[in-house]
Amino acid sequence: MEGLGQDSMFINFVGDINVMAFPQKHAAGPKEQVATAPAFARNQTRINDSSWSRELQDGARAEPLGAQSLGVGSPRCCRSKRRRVITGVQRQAANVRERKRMFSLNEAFDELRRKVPTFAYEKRLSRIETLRLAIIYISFMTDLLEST
DNA sequence: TAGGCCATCTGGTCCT
DNA sequence: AGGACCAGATGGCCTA
Repeated sequence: MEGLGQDSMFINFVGDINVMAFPQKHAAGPKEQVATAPAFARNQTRINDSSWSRELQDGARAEPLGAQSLGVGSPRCCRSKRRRVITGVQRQAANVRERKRMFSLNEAFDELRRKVPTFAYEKRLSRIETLRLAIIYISFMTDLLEST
């Protein structure tokens, strides 16, 4: 049967990608370091730092938006020095939004982990491992489709 | 103890 | 103006 052949191919594939380069890490499952919030406490003092919302440095002036149309990833040296002054309340609100954003990102990673075949280890894949494994898996399935 | 991974904060930039 | 996105910095936790 062709299905059997594909099954064995799949098993070999999963075996290969698991053997590839995944050391036995995270054997204890996802770690729980939420709620410790040391960084939060550490940085709280900066909210009230007088230099936190300081004016432009070295006399640098804000430029029109059109003059700063530099793509993401362009050298930091060439970017404008436009500084956006926000209050401590706004900073904390931005931090909350960022935490939520990262939380949803991690949810997406968890969902991707469930889609990617792994059975050789029970360890939790790291984010970079999940991405690389997904790339390999998609390539494998694409090749499989094209060969049938 | 070093290195990997991660959570969080932060400031810059983009976009609405 | 403000939210979303991004990348750098920092420090904690865990494993080899």
